[in-house]
Amino acid sequence: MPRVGLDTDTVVAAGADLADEIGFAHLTMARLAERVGVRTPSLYKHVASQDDLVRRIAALGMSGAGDAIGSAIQGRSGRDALSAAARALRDFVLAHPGRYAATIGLEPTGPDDPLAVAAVKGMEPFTAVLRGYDIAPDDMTHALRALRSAFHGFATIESAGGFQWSTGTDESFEWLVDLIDTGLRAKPAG
Amino acid sequence: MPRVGLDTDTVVAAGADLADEIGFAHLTMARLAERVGVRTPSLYKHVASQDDLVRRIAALGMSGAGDAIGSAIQGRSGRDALSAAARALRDFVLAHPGRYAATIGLEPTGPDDPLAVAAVKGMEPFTAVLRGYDIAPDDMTHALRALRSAFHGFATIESAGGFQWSTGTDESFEWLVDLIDTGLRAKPAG
DNA sequence: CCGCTTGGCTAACTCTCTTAGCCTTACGCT
DNA sequence: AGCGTAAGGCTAAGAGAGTTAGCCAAGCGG
Repeated sequence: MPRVGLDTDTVVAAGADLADEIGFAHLTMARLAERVGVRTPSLYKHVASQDDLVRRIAALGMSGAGDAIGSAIQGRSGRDALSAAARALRDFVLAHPGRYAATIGLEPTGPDDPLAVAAVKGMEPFTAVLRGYDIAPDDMTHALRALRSAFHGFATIESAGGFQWSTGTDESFEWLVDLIDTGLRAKPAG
Repeated sequence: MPRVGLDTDTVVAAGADLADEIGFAHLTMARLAERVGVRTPSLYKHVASQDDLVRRIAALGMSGAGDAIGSAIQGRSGRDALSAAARALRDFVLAHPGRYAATIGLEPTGPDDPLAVAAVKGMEPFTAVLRGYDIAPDDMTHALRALRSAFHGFATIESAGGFQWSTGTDESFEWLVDLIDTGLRAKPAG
């Protein structure tokens, strides 16, 4: 009986892939075990619990989204960068719905929680985008939260099929980007 | 052995309350049964399944949010109405996190799904808010989706404890409202 | 070649959702 | 008042999820 030879990273990556394929809600320890070619209890040699697994998948989702956004804004600035960043987040969520769904509804256990760290790093590229606008330093946190709220909100609602007539979502997305861009420019910088 | 005398509405309402108290993730048929003073299987005389229960709770969340927003904007218009509506949604989500969490991640089964109907009706007040701005008719859908995305995003992230330094969220919220208001005014109405 | 760590396995327990089938309460109707 | 029936409880039972305990073999270091 040859060993499969798993390790934590392999298991978590497989879990993330599986969640993307079948939907986060249908991700189960048994299905993941089957996927990686192992019996269910063997997974516990690599992850502490299902909750642990989910948090690791969520961290993967956060850093993946961050990487996608980061490379999308390379060489761009201003409205261009904003649009590219938002589009990158949206595309990532649509391409990896399971990974991203794992991030929703998880309370960080503390500021040094790896998930919290990944979340901060993942949203970092938005800070770079904001430097292309005239934002008062004291307002940076607010602006960052605003961007995150708007684009996270849009992506998750769309990903869950929550827009009633799912026609024209591309156009709606562009409209949202334009709204934010316009607002960031017109807002008095104090 | 006197009957408890439940009906569907009572069970669903109790489920919504319970979810608000202990968190949506911890809502279970057994706990709900205990709460209403009945054995678990008896619940199935009133709801078809746990999924059915959740959808009904979600509908309650949607219409509750809609009512809260609707009455908040009474007699207001323009920026005032926008701010009141956004605040009402945020307050509702913070006061009823379980109810609202139930609405996330549920695919509508069709356009006549009671949940979908409740969702449309719940977001209707935002349409009234938008009439206070100069929006082209063709852009109404986009604007509605933008508002929903931004405020839903903010409220859910905040409710899940997702803002890193949870200080100054009030201020961040006002900043977001102001950003949207500014954008809606400055955006060319075509 | 020995021994220890690593990574599998089976068995077993708990808890959750759900169905089936029974029984009695309470109400409507004569 | 008394009967019939639907509604609303109950127990029993089963499938499937997560998890723990304890065993055993593979594969590496000395």
